[in-house]
Amino acid sequence: MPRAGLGTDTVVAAGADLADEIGFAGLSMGQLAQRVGVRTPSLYKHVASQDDLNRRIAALALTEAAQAIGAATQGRAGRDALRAAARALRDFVLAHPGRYAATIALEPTGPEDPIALAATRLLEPFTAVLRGYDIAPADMTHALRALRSVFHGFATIEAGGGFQWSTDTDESFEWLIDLVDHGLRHGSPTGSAGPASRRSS
Amino acid sequence: MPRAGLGTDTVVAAGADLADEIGFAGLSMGQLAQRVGVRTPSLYKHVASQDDLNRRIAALALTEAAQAIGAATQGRAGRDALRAAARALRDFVLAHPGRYAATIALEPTGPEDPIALAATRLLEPFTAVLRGYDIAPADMTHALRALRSVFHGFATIEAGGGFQWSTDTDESFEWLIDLVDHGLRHGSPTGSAGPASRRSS
DNA sequence: AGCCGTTGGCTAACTGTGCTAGCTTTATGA
DNA sequence: TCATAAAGCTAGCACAGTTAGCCAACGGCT
Repeated sequence: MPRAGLGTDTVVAAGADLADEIGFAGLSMGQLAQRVGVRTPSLYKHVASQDDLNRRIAALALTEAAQAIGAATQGRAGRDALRAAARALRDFVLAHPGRYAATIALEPTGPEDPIALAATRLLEPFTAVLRGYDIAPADMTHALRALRSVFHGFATIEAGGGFQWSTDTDESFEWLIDLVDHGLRHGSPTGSAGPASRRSS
Repeated sequence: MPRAGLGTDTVVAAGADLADEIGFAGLSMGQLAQRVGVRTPSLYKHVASQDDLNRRIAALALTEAAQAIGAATQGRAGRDALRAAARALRDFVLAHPGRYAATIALEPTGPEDPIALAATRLLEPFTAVLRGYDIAPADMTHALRALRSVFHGFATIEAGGGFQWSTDTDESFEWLIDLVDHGLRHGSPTGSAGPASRRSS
C-alpha cells in the first residue's frame, strides 16, 4: 500500500473543495476519503473528527475571504472601497458556497478559537472601508456590525436561492450598496447628525 | 397501549419547541419521540421523514413570524413601521432560534413548496412598510431584498452569538434601523435622487 | 350491543455514517 | 542497518433514520 502523501492541510483543502461542489451539508467523511484516494479511517490520522474538519474548513474560508476583500479594497476609499469590499465578499460566497456555509454553521467555541481569530481578521478590511466615512469612534462597532449584517444577509439569501422572481440580482446588490452608502453619510432630511443620534430608543 | 392522541400538527409543534430549546441542528427523531411520549417509529405515522418534519417546522415558523410582524406594524407608517417590523422579527428570532434556524437551513424545492408560500407571505408586511417611503415601483423589489438582507443578516449573526465584544447589541440594532431609514429616504448629500440613480454600475 | 375497517401505536431489523482498535507497512535518521 | 514514528489498512461498534409487519384501540355501522 503506497502512501498517499496527505497532510492536514491537503485534507482540509480537499474537504473545502468538495463542500463547494456538493454542498457543505452533504459533505461526509466517506466521500472525502474517496476524493483523496484513501479509506475513511485513514482520514483520522490528519483530522480529529468531522467537527474538527468542519472547523478547519471554516477557518480556511474566513482567511481566504479576508485576503480577497483586503486585496480588493487596497488603494480605494469611500464608496469605491465599500463597493469593492461588498463585491469581493459576494463573489467569494458565490464561488465557494460550501466554504461559506461552513462559516455560518459553526460557532466559535471561545475567543481563542481559530475561527474567532479568522473572523476578527475578516473585520479589518471593513474597518478600513469605514474610515472613509466620518463616523464617530463610539459608533464604529455599530457601523461594523451593520456592514456585516447587510452583506452577510444578502450573500446567504442569494447563495441559498432565496430570491424568488426574476428581477436581476446584480441590480439589487448595487442598489443595496448605494443604500448603505447613503445611510453612512450623515446628512439626512431629518436634520439629525446621523444614525447615532437615535441611540437606544 | 393507550393512544397518545397525536396528530401531524402536534408533532410539528413539539418539534419546533424542542428545536428552540436544544437547537435545530441537534433535533433528532429519537428525542422528539421521547418528548411526545412515543417510540421513534411511531412518529412516521404523522410525518413522512425527518426532512418532511423540518420543512413543516420551517413553514410554521415563517407563518408565525409573518403574523407577528404583521401585527406589530398594524397602524404604523414610515420609520415607526420600519422599527416595529425590525424589532418584531428580531424578537421572534431571539425567542425562537430553533424555528428560525429551520427556515435558514432549508431551501424551498419549488414555487409550490409551502415554505416558499409562507416566505412570500412574510414579505407582505415589509412591502407595507416600504409604502411609507416613496420608492419608485421599479425599485420595490430591490428595496424589499435590501430589507430582507439587512434584518436577516443581523438576526442570524446575533442568534449565532456572532457579535463578539461587549458593545450593546440593542444599541447596534437601533443604529442599523436608523441607517436603513436614512438610506431609504431619497435626499442624500450627493444630491442624487436615491439609490436607484446608480443602477447597475 | 357487537362487528369491522381505519388509525396509531409497538417490536424487530436494515442501512449508512462517524469513529475506534489494533495490525502492518513505509519512510526516516542515529 | 535497524528502531521508531507516521500513515495506511481491515474489522467492527454505536447510533440515527427508516421500513416492515404485527396488534390494539377507536369510530361508524347495522
